[in-house]
Amino acid sequence: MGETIKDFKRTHLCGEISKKNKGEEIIIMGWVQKRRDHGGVIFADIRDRSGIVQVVFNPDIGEDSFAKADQLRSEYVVAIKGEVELRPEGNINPDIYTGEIEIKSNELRILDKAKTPPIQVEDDIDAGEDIRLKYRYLDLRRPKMTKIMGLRHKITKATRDYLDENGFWEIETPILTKSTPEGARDYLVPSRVNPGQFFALPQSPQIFKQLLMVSGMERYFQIARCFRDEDLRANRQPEFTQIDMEMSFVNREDVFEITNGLMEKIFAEAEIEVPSEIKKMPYQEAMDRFGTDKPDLRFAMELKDLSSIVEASDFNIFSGTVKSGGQVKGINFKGGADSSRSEIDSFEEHVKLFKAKGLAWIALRDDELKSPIAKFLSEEEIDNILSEMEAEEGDLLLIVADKAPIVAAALANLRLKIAKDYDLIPEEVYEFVWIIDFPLFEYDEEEDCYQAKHHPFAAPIEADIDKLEEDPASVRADAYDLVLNGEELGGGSIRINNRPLQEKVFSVLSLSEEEQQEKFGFLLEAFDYGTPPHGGIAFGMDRLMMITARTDSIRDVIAFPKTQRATSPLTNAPSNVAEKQLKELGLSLLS
RNA sequence: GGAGGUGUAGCGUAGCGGUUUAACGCGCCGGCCUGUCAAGCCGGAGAUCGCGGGUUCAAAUCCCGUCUCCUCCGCCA
Repeated sequence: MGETIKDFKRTHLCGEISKKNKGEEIIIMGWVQKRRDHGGVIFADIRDRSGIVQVVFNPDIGEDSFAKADQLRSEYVVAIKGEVELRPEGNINPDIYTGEIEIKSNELRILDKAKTPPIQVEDDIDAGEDIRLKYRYLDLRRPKMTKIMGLRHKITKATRDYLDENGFWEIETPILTKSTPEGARDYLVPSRVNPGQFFALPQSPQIFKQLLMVSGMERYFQIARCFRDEDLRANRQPEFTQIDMEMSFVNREDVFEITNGLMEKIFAEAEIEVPSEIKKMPYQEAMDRFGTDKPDLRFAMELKDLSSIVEASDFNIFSGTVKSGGQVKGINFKGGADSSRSEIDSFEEHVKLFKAKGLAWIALRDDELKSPIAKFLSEEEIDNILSEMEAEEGDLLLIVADKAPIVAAALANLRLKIAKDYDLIPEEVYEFVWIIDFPLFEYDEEEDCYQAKHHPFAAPIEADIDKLEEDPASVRADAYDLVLNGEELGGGSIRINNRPLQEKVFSVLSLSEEEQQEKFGFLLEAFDYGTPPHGGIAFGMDRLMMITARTDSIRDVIAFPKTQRATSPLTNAPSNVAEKQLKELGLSLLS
């Protein structure tokens, strides 16, 4: 049993004490980071969430507290009373904020003892993620992690403050809601009161925020938890947080303006500057130049289209691909000509991950042209390729011929791999870009039908509305994504705000009238009662956090994340439930 | 669903068929030490080498299976 606080009241936070407090008698409370016992004098570093301060125990200052300090061990919880003093000459520690002072302790209370922790509470330790997650409460004590949680709070608060100042109301929407078969797999919750029926956890508050616009709330936001039962990735968790917002009586530019300001506030918390007007790039341009709708603009290595140069070539792999409607494109790995055969093989392996059949290459080395495909190409074709790709001595050209989506995916990902592997990405550079004019629909070859690229409520761009019926593929949506350094921060659109247009879009999506009624009848009905023009956007809070915290793992920015198998090593969720619980719900297990 | 990687004292790693009684660093325990802050010095405890099976005179080491965690593909309107 530890001692109680009794009459002690914490007066200072460890990390905030400085020489300004010299001579003050203070009380701190926190955890023992480290004890250094020198026999006649004992030092202890005391940590709270604000930082670390050194305490000195010495029989000359306090006999009792010196004797007690002998018992101190790592992670004991203590309250310490003492006087702030400047450290003796030559004993200043410049590595910590409180390094100029120390606390001479005349009273020590051990509030709780601690077992030796399974992972050390230090920034530099490199414990495996499984053990970190099992003992997450210890992992979170590490200053690095504590700091990220603090940053997350500040960013959440900055968001609330900014949106409040701009007339947004924070409104909660249901967690238990209706399953819709579109999009991701739903997490289902059985209804006890209605046996055999299920709620779904929201994949996003999309429909509710639109209903709030119909309700006249005009400006809504929510720091909303969303759930998608899909496989995890380094930047994907099954439950995640969105900064979700929606505005009435606005166009796209209004959304951009509000968002720009929000991003400035958020990134200011991490000392990252956001341009006062974020540039825009049409979707098609992003696909042409970078092969992806979330281009990383921190480095060049753009995709160049060689299709017209090689369409009549004797090299069948190229010309044949073009003739059958495909593309031949390449990227120029500047200075990559001295890549080894095995490096080039690894590039080829990489593009094959994205279904490319192969990777052609041309190296300009020692004033010579090295390439397994050169002998199939005419001199003119080669010259044209070199000039189109702005090739110089020392460059390595990497070329893929395939269907357009495969070429795009293969080269976009190869471009990223090379940039990462060869350190071509500058540190602390932040390239924001709006991707605009997305196609409204995407053709799904497997299902032989159109799917909404964004979601079925995105409005078509006005000029394209006429083409909805005869040429859906060419219709652009008034949708937009905000992209930073190759990461999609968020996306949104101006929504459809009238029933006939919404029904027309549903019909392009091959939703029968019955299906429309069954799935979205309540929304269509709502639209009948006077719906303002509206639009909005949602940001992935966890991805914003990854960037501002400068980490590669989403698990680092969530207090209690899930493993790749969507489990929690801390709580052992998910788990079996009692037969009685299943019975109440009218459920039985298949196996 | 698929591909790859990983697992050895509390933690991080080394060892990759036999002189290994499994090594090293951190941590832990005891002792000494009045100015350390990666304290130091001396001593000590702690590991059925993820689990199961196989090959072999001999397995942490090779093979097969299985599980964990991680990265990626599919999936994520």
